[in-house]
Amino acid sequence: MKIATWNVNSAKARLALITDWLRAASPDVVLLQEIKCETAAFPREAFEELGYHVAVVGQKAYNGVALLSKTPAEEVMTRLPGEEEDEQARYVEATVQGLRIASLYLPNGNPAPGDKYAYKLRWMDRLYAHARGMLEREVPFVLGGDYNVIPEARDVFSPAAFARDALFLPQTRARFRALLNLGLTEAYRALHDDDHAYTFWDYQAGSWPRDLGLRIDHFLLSPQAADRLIDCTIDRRPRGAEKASDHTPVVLELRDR
DNA sequence: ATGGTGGGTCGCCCA
Repeated sequence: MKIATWNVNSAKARLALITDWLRAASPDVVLLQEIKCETAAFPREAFEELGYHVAVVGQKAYNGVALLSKTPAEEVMTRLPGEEEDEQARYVEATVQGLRIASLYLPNGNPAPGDKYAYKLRWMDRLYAHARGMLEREVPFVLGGDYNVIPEARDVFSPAAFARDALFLPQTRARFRALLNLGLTEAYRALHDDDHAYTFWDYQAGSWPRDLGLRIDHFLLSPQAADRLIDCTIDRRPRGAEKASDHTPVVLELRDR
């Protein structure tokens, strides 16, 4: 089972790039973030034509996540529990072939400190509580998406430049570590020890040609999902395309049961 | 110290 995650920075602006990549990579499940459109405006037909079932949570202009699957997605959940007032479209989770899979778009949190950073930390606390609940029930799961978290210094081109950034602040990384310490496996880092394994490059200042990136798109696996881990790879190709997203896809491969 | 780029949407917000 091949699961891809990709922050596309607008589903509409990126539609041809996404569908071309899907035809070539052919993942069984695709987790999209920042679709930047309302649920009804999501170009679902383009994905259905490629054989995907489509679950979408959108909103006007900002955020928005989708989960595409070659087999039907069951028991679709459209929000992260724990804050009823939260209207932002950042989470969709469903069961695909017995595995609970989520597409998440964790808040950026800048500027920190401030309301946005407080929201980011609350969101991480909610994700922690939700993951812990699934672990207690022994639900096998995969949480994939744009975490807006730089886990370690080797995951950013300049740790000094990001010292006060919401993606790299100690409180942010502590919450990410707390997730791992529940017993989750961060798939890329469990298998690869390299630096420069970036998944995001800013549009500005020639970040892409200079390889000044961040590793902020991740897969976290429950123990049962980690038992099935074959590989996790970053496909840099789409970042070099014309009209690219600022993120590139990360691909997780799990053994079939 | 500032502005650099890009998307959504239509004056700015967000990243």
